[in-house]
Amino acid sequence: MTDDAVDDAAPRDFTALRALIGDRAATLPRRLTQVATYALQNPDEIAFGTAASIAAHAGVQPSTLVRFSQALGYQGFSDLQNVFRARLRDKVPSYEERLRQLREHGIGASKTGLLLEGFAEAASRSVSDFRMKVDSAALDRAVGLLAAAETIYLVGLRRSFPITAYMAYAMGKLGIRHILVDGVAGLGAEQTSFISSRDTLLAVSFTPYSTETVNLTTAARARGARIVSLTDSVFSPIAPIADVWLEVVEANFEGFRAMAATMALAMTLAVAVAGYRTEMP
Amino acid sequence: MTDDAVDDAAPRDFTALRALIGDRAATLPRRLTQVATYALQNPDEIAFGTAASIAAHAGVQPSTLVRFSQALGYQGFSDLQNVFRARLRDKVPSYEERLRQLREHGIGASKTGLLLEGFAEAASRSVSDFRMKVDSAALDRAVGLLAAAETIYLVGLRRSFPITAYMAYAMGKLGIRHILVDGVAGLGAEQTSFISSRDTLLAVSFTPYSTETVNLTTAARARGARIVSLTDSVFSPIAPIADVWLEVVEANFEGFRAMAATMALAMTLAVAVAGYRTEMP
DNA sequence: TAAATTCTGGAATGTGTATTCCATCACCGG
DNA sequence: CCGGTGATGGAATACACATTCCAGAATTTA
Repeated sequence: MTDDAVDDAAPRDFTALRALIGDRAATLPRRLTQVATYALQNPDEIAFGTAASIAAHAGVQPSTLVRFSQALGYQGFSDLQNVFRARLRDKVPSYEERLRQLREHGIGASKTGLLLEGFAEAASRSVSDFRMKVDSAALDRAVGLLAAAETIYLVGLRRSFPITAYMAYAMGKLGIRHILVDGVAGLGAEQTSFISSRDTLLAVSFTPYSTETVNLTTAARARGARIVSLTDSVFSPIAPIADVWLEVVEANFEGFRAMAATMALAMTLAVAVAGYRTEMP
Repeated sequence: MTDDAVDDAAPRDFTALRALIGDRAATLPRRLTQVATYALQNPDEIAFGTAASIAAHAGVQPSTLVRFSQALGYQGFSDLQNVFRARLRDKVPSYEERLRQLREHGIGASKTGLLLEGFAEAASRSVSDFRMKVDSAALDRAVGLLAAAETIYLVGLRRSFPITAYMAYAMGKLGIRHILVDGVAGLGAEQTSFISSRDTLLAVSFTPYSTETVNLTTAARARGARIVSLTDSVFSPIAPIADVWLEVVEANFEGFRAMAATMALAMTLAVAVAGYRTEMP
């Protein structure tokens, strides 16, 4: 490494940086202390502003910001700013980042443990995001359609299959008539061929959308069935053809998307349908 | 000239922008649709990335981003970017803050909303509990046994089936040889009948433990296979007969147990095995 | 099939930006 | 009171960036 003179401190996560600023603030020169105070009190400003605008607000020169950043071990102001920005992002730190942090702080943990941390983090974020963003009106309508169905057809392949498989289990326990379209032996089309206008099909699909799911859904719609879709964006092919569609965006880690939010939604739908039916038979 | 009645829309808030993108996406040219999709799925990236980096991630040219912004009525990319930034500015001070707000307000409007709250809460609790209590030494040993296997047999029925189904999907993507014992047509015993001492069987089972899973596991052990168990207590019948067993206790709500922690563990195992194998072939 | 229009990739451009540099200033010890 | 050391302001600079432009490709229309 050519420039190993500077790689001493420079925390990459906001919490550590805040602690560092707190420590060093007392021993820093006057203007730098001023910047330190301002930074801790207006972190968003640092994240969004330009060096010039921040400097003006804090009553210092832009060059002071650079000096401040360098005093803390960063390469420049932009480097420090990235830490403030990362704080506002939802991105789950990647495995590599975790590994690097681990080396810096020297705390012992297994590599598998790091992976678990990542997936756990992705799961909790997905769930809490979903809680906030969920369209409860659409959710109610979905429950209505499912509850009104004579038979509920559950369609989900590949990554979505665990979801429908779980719903089949739950619905079995709850006494809700359903058919799990599992595509075993390529018989998906046969399994849905008797769907009627009295039934509802629940389609679950995420990018890249399996064409089989789309085909089955389109066919069911043509036969007059109601459609409820669980998917991840407006652009999903199963969104426009649904009577109701629910958006679930799962956080991902190492190329695998969490399923926690979708699972919670699946459980909710199953139990809600059962509840709806016992209330108004 | 035909469309200058609408093209000065240029929403200043994210929700409106989101809706606009959803509407227009269908009629937009190919590359612009690509950008639209990426933008809605990675809003944070748009907020903080540079035109060049975003373009690279989305697989387009920087100029396409500008065109996209202008097609939506913005002056340029920076103009559009400000909307994405504003979203982070006011809506979410910090991730922790959001969680707090969530606990206070919730979505509690409808009954279904309450159910969702319950399941979401159960999922979060399960994940964070598991994160703290996990036995990382056992986790590492489990990965070792699975990685050493010639073929991994995945056994899980009823409630546990979604877990093994997901692992089968993940392992397929990761190129790990496996057999999903799904018990279709009651052929579970046949599916595991060729298991050998070079293989590892991953058994997943929770109370009430399915006898079929226990039987299959015992039989596999008799044939000399290694056993890794995922289960919920020391008293589980698949704990004592396993070489390594991992405890996962899921919170429950309305009589249904969350699956979030087990799912995260399943993903971890799959990815860890793949990583282990590439590191030390 | 031909012409027209729209779309796309990639290089050129010019502006806004962080950063560097240096002269000046304040503080401190001799 | 006087050098010396480090801090500071402000201009100069170099850089990164969004944006523009144009030629060629891929559409659509006649």
